[in-house]
Formats: sequence, C-alpha cells, structure tokens
Amino acid sequence: MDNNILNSKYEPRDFETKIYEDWEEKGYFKPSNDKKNEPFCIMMPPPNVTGKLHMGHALDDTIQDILIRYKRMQGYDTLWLPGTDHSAISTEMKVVEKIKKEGKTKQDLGRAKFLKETWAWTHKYGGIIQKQQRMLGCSCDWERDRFTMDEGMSEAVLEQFVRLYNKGLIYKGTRMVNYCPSCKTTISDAEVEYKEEPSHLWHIRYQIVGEENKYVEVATTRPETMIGDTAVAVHPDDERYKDLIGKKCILPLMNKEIPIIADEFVDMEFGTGCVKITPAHDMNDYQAGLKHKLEIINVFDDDNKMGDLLPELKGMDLLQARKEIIKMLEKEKCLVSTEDYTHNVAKCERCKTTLEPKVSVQWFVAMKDLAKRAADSVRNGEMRFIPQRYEKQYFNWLDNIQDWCISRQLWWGHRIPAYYCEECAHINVSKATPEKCEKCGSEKLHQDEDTLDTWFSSALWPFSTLGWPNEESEDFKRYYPTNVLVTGFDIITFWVSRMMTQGLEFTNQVPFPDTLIHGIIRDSQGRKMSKTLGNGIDPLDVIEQYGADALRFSVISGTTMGNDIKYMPEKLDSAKNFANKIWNASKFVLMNLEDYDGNEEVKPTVEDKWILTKLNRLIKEVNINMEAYNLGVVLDRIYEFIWNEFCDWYIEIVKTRLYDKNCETRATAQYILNKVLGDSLKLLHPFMPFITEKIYRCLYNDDESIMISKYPEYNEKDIYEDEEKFIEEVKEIITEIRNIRAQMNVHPTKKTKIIAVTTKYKNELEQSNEFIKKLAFADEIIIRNENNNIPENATNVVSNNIEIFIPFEDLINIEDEITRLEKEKEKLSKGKQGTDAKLNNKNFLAKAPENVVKQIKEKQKEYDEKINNIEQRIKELQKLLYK
RNA sequence: GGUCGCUUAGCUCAGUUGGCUAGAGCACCUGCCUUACAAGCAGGGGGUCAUAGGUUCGAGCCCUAUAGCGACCACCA
Repeated sequence: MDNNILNSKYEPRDFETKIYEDWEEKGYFKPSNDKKNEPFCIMMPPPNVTGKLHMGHALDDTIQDILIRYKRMQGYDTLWLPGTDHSAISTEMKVVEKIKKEGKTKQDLGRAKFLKETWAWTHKYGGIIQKQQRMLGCSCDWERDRFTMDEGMSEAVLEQFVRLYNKGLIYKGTRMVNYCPSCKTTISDAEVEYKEEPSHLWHIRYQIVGEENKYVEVATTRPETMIGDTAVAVHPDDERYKDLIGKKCILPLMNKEIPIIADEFVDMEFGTGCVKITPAHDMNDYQAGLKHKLEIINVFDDDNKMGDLLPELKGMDLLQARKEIIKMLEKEKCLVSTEDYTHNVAKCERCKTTLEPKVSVQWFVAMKDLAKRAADSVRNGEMRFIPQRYEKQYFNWLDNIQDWCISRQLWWGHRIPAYYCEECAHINVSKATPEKCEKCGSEKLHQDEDTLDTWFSSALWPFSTLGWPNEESEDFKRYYPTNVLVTGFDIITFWVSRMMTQGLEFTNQVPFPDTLIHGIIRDSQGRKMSKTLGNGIDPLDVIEQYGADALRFSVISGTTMGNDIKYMPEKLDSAKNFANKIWNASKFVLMNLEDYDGNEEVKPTVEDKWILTKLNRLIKEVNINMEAYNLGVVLDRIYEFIWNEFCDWYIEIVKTRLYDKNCETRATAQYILNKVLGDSLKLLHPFMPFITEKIYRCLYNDDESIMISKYPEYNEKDIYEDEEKFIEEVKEIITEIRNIRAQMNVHPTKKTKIIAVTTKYKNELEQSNEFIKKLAFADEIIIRNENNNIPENATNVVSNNIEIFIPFEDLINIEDEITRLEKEKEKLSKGKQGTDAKLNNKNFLAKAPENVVKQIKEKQKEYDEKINNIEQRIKELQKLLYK
C-alpha cells in the first residue's frame, strides 16, 4: 500500500487493483492451515476455461466470496478453491470453427494434431475469466487452482470409470440417444431443449393387405422417416380399429408389408388414432419396436443424409427428402391431407440444431441405485437446499432418472479407457494403457475413440480437486467434505445431482451439507441476458465505471436467495453513493482523530452508549442472518446502520464535543467514532472488501489488513437499554421540531428558542443540551423547573417522556399550526383505533399472549396521552386565535 | 400434462416462527451549497399487500379456489 490517506474523492479504480495485489502477495487467500481452527471449504463451480465473466458468475462468485471472507474473519481455516472446466463440446466447436477458417477439418488434422490445437487454444484464451475474478475481489487460493483436464483430475476420472465399470455400473449398450447433426455427437437428455415450431401434420394412408380400397390412415410430422416404418400401431381399446389388429398393411413407396399392432401408448384422441412406427427415428417408436420385436431400419446414413432405401433419395438431407417424399406420396395418391401443426422440437442446447434421435452404441452409467442414495441423503437431511423448495427439482430428476449416456463423439475430453482386443473382441478397461488383452493376451488393442461427458469429470469436483483418489492427501483429509456449494438453479440436475451421486459413491458421504441456490440475473425488462439479444451487462464495464464494491453491492442488496434479480442500472448509483457516503464519513472521522492517542480514559456518554447498543444489536442481527445465508438482509441492515444511525445521527451529535477542544468527553467521542467505524467496516468487509480495506488501513495504521481482523461479535454487556430509549426519543423529538420548522417555513439556519419539559429524562436532557440545540437549530434550550412556566404563545411537540415547546415568536402562523396539529391528531387516531379494537375484544384479551397484550396496552396509553395533549394545544391555539 | 415460484408505493424489491401506524432504494414535491459528503442535508406526499372465500383474538404471512406472469420437468405421432 502506497499511502494511508483518503483522497478527497472516492475513486475505486485508484486502489482496488493495488489492494488485491497486496492481499495476494501476502498470501491471505491461502488457508491458514491452523489445526486449532475448524476448516471451512467452498469449491468454486468451474467456469469454462475459455469463457468470460458474465453477471451470473459475478453473482455466484460474490456470494462465495462473502461467505468465505466472513468465515475467514471468524477464524476458520478457510479454503476457497478455484478452477476451470474444459467444457468439451463448446471448446471443441470453437476450435473446429477456427480450423475451418483455415480450410481444414478435424479429420484432416487427425486426433493428435487436433488436440494440440485445442490445448493451444485453451492456453491462449484460457484464464481470462480468472483475471476478471481477481478484479471482482475473489479471495480464492489461486495456488490450488485446478483444471478438469489437468493430470490429477484426469486420473480421478479414470479411477471413477474403472471402479464403476468393475462394479458393473458402467456398461456399453444400444440405445436411442439424441444426436446433434451439427456437433456430430450424442448429447445427454439434460442438454436438450425444446422449442415450439410451426410444422405440418401429414395424413398418409396405408392400404390394408388383401382388402381393396381399405386403408389405415396415419398422421405424422416426419414423413421422410416413413420408409423406415416397420409397423402401424393403434390403441387396443380403440373400437374403430379393433378389427385391424393383427392384419398387415402396405407401406407406400417401399411396397412392403408391415404389421398392424396394438399398444397402449397410442393416444386415441390424437390425429387419426393410428401411429406409424419407425423404431430407428423416434424414442417411443424405439421402445415399441423393442417390445414388439420389430425390425429397426435406419433411414439415414452416418452423415445423416438419406441412405439407399430409396435410391432416388440417396444423399439428400432431411428437408429435401421430406419434400421429395411428399411429392411421391401425392403421386401415389397416398397423401390424404396436410394440416398446420405446431409442436415441440428437440434442439441442441448449444447450437440450436434440431436433434435427431439415433440408435447407437454408447457407454452408460446405471443411475438407479446411485440416484436413490443421492435423493435419500437430501430426504434424511444430510444435505439441504437453500431455499428448500429447490429440493423438489432435485427429487423430480433423481426419482425419474434415466441411465446416463456418458460417451461423446468428441476428441476434446477424457478419452474412454476401454481397449478393444482385435482378436477376441474382449473389452479391457484400465487406467493405464494395457499392453495385451487380459483375456487372450493379444497385443492388438485399440482404444475406444469416444471421450467422456464433461459432467463426468465435474461430478468429482468437490474431491478430485483435493487429491482424490489419494484419500490420504492432506487436503482431502482436512477439507472434505466441503461446507457449502453455491450455484444457480439451472444446473441442479446437470451438476448438483451428479456431484451427490458420485460423492456418495466414492467417498461415502455427501460432498457438501448445504447447497445454496441463487437465481439468474435478468435485464431491466426481465429478460434473460443473452448474446443473441445483446442485452447482457458486462461486469468488467461496471467495475471500470463504478468499482467492484458497487458491483458486488448491486447484486446482493435487497435480494432474496433463490429469486431472480432484475438488474436495474440505478442500483449501481445507489451502491456508489453508499460507498461515497462511507468514504466521506471516514474522512470526517480521520480528520477528527488526528490528535487522538487512545490514552485517555473512556467515559461514554448517553449518545455513546446509544450508538454502542445500536452497533451491538446490528452485530447480533448480522451474525444470525449470515448463518441463515440471508445476505441481502445483512447488507441492507449494515447500510441502514452506517447511513441512518452512524452518519445521520451519531456523527452529527458528537460534533459539538469534537469541536470543543476542552470538552471532557472529547477523547471518548474519538474513541467511540474509531470503534464504531472500525466495526462497521469489518461487518461490511465481506460485501465490499476494497473500500473497507482502504479505510481500515487509514484508521488502524498498525493493523495489517481488515481481511485477517476479527469479525465483530455480539457482546451482551454493550447493551444500554435506557440510554438507547432516551436517544430514540430525542431523535423523535428533533424530527418533530424539524417537521414543524419545515412546515412553518422557518429557514433551516434560523435559530429558535426551545423549552423542554420532562417527566423522566431530566438529567440526560441537561447533559444532552448541546446536541439537541445544534440539531434542532435552537439558540437556547430551557429545561423547565419550578421557576419557569410554559409559555402561552408556543406550540409543542409531544413525546412520551419529554415535552418540547417552541415559542411563537419564531413561527409564523397559528392557523397553519392548528392544521398541522389536526393532521397529526388524525394520524394518531388512526393508530389508536387499532389498539382500541384489540383491547375491546374479549377474545383478544383472553387468548393473545400476555406480552402482546401488554405491548398493545402501552401503545394505547401513548396514543391517548399524545392525542390528549394535541387536543389541548389545539384548544389553546384556537383561544389565542379568537382573542 | 405435472411441479414450483411470483403478484406489496409510479419503478425495482425487502418483509424472519402470524402480533406496534406494512419498509427500503430510485422517482416525485418543498426548503437548504449548515466547515465529511449536492454522489449531499432536512422535511413531505404516495400502498383496500392480485381477486374471492376460509382458519384465527389477530393474516402481507397459514388453508382453499380463481386470474395474470414466469420457470422447471415430461412430451402426443
């Protein structure tokens, strides 16, 4: 740090980067590894290695940083481990795109060269996001940074594969999977998104065998696959077609006989009630095909072009073929009608290409048992979702789980450790490349060409990052299981559920007891931020313009965990204003602390005790809400305290003491200012780390950093209820006086004379004379005793224990004053009605708890007194008016 | 189709286990450049808490139904 002075203007960019570098250099981000202290660990959800920071990351990272900084200050041995993900499909697509521009394909390069290209790409574009996370202030341990394809994690992936395979949980099977013709790979169910698209429903008739002019009419959205039909299905209970079941019909164009079968999956209401069955190109049809032992006929070739079932269509793409087939059907008079129809089409989540269901041989993980265990551990409370409602999404997925297709026809990723023997066809599965077939001893082996789903490696993230499979590794022993996972609801199924299943399988415990789910950040119109819409807000721009603290404030203040956040740019102004307020208040405190040496005895006055009490209550509330992850509440409470209590009242109140060099309690005021500001900064530090650090170092020159200071703790002895009540009452009175003056148009700087009558706080009032005078713009406050009277020509302010009079000579208009009092009375009467209604209700008195009744009674008394007082004053004023 | 969420001031949102006159920020109106801060200070107006019932001494909060909006899951050819 170059200086310990606050510039006159708050310019976050002047110091944020420097402070971050200093923290990193001093090693504050690393765990203390102090065995006396409990560990606390968070794994950062790894972003795409070549990605850029967007608002979603900013939110996710801010939440984690808040939690980790809070725990670190509480003395925990904290580890926040960062990392990046190889993101198989998206990275591979980018590299394919790049070499395409050079006129080459993946195949041209070959596997080894392509991988070299991809690694180069990863190194070139990788790590940008981590620089950006530094700008945000993330206090993660960069020395433990991991990458899903680094050596250790790759070993963990192989270990996982081999163990699951040996246990029989990984198997190779023929299935119908979603195939993306553009990415040229299978994708898992979770990567499918559905989109409504207008299309047509074509009605086609198939002639019944042996019956002239008798047809069965099917309705389809995919006529091009009809040449691969191997049956027509109707519902067994459908009266219309009962007699057809078991007969055969002729598949047009192919002139082939196919059976008419009955199956309950057919919806009698839809279309004609007859469905063509194309087992090779539809999920349901495939199931039906298996059930009824139908032939599976592929219409397309490996490149997704038409195969040679009909020579005239060979090589056509899907849409061409569709047109052509319709033409042919028309010619054959088999097309009965065409109707408009909108339906859901499965799309590739990444490239938005329409997916093709495809029968192929893939690797799967048997999920049923793994899923049950993962679901159970939430049901029995070993892991909980915050907010809880998200567990339903989790259960819904796990309870209806399908086996997980983990093979991808990609090159970028962990290659499947399966080696096929060319002599005996045995599959050898092992971590190390085998030299010969374990069954026949042949040395002619070749490895499976496919790689593993990205999520197969990220499923291990909570422990592979800590050294697993070496369970004796220091980090694994100390930091596993981790303490909380912070992520968005959109990857509960992709990621959370899989970390749970794999974590339980391999470590026998849940990888984290808490899963904190946040919403997504939307634009000011409530739309998702997306590249295509161009409505995204770049967090880097925000940091550049407003500072990281303001960005962090803006995504946390006033939010509730789990709810979406509509991002209003005005929020940043509010954030920066707050930072600016802290800056200026701190400047004031520092200025007045210049001659403070801390040696004088501390003798807290009534307002000192009040602010200490307020601070202490804040500390309690902050700690309770931090534990409950109510970060929005915490931040807003701190904001309120700093601005509305500390700045607006305490600083104003103590000014008279500070400005008077002879004031007995001046040093005490300095002490309290120092303490309250310091504690406030500490409370705020997890949320706004930079500004709090900057000021902290000016305030406490001897302290190294606020990051490693102790988070404030609630202290029962710092609660002074009487002083608290008194100042609250004084605040109320001063507000009232200001109110009167504003309404009477008394210029703010014009002084008035005030007479105070008190039934309870006489001593305190006398002590506090100076600050009331100042805040109420009074030139004199007379505290009433036996020798002086309440002036006739005065208006009053009613409080419970203090009565304040302002002589008329300083005011303007009696009529206005009567109006003001009438209004005041009305307000109070409205409140009194509520208490009256309750207290007149016998049931309320009988059934409500005692303390509630007591409270209401007190409230009623207050209302009565105030209303009485006002009525009296109104009468007096009216008398004066008509005198 | 199934599940979940949201609906509170002009706007964006808080509102803990039901209990004081329902809060904040922004916007708006009035007055202030008062020696930390005009990125500010002081004061003010503004809400039948989506609708209809119910439970309760008491409902923004709990229950039921309805409407609008949103999300997730499933998916019908």
